[in-house]
Amino acid sequence: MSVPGPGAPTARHTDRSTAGRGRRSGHAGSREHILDAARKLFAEHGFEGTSMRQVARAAGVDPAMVHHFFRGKDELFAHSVELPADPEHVLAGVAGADPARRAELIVRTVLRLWESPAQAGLLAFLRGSIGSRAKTALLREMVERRVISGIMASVPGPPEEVALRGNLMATQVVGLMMVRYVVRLEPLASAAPDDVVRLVAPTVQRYLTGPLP
Amino acid sequence: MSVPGPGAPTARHTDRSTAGRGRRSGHAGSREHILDAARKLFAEHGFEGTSMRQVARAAGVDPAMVHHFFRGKDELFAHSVELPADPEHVLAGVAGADPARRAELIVRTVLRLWESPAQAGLLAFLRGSIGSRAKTALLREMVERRVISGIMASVPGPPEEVALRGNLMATQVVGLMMVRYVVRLEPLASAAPDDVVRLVAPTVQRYLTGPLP
DNA sequence: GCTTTAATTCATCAGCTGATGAATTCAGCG
DNA sequence: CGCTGAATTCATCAGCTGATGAATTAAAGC
Repeated sequence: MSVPGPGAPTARHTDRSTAGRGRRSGHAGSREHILDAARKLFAEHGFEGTSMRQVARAAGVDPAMVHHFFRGKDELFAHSVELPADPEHVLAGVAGADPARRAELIVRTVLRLWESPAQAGLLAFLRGSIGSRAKTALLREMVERRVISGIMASVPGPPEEVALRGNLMATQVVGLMMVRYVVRLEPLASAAPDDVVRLVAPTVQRYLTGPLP
Repeated sequence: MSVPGPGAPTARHTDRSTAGRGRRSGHAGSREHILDAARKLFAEHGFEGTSMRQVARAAGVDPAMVHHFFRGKDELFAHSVELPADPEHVLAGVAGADPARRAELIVRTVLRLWESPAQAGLLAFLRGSIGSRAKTALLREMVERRVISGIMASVPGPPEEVALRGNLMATQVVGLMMVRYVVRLEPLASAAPDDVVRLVAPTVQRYLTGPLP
């Protein structure tokens, strides 16, 4: 008891082979374990509500490892919740589509993304971004310059009107994400993707190219 | 220097009369000052991102006062960001209105509430509620039982369909709040309330009583 | 005026936070 | 083999966190 030394493992960790310090023999996936744990925790408790030590514990890893791989909490956050696929790539098919039929494609793309394994990352990103005014400003930049501008490409009309249409489209799409994936109201949260598309795509299309009341 | 005692004020506070301990002579509004500061900070940095000491500092008050007036951080949060007016009261006029014309009233009510001094409290409530999964569950309860149920009162149709209509209505209203007041996309964030009503109320009305595609 | 009650501050607690530097062990390369 | 570099742990830091209990002062009730 009085001499802990490297010979007393004291099995604290949940899973991984616990044996004093030094490099582990087999697997090298600690970095990914940390990122997975961070994504999950950030998605559940937000940025401020998650501590490095919680992440380390959830990943079965010493807290110092987190600092070894990432310079600090901010960098960890950035690497773990960065948009799992950059908007340009996800929206690649949308920008080229006929504006008159673009809405369905947009809603389909959003649903596919949120039903994918990227969901945890997206939730973490949202929770983190809405958590504080400063982070919300970054979110606005990103949404404006990398998402909406792409979606609104080649939508006809004067710039001011197109910007407004983009905002209106955003209200419907953001509202859908919030209600279905964040707040999870029923029955919409459990509705089949095709039904969701059928129900909300017309609204999106109206905002994009229909007459504005 | 060596004997601080009650005779060395050391002027730390920003504003209020600083003079050792004991009850202050004139004003008694400390509780309100604390609540105001808390509302502001919670709205800006969320629940976890705000500390009791920050609140106390912003209110020009000793940290212990916060614990004197509120049992703990949770109670402080509850008292400072509780919905500035309970939904039943705010939506009083809506539930009785003709379902066929209810949308405009809903959007008007939402806009009036968010343009009012209640905005800081609402933002704090939103930031806090979205910040973690546990708090989001409480939000869902509240929205379902105290907001949507009131709005959907006497909307005709089978229950399952009415529930779905309520969800769809929520997507548009929540999306509007998020885009206009949280993320603040332009030009929608600066648009005149009447224009906003004109633009989105038709969608809300369609979800409430129009044909579902 | 005396007593009770509320408002205010101070000093302090244990616990967690993010972070750092050193020690140890393994993998890969020569 | 020996060396280098990366992975891993330990011990520790200063600082903040929420919280408590006692001391002090003013107001309110009698």
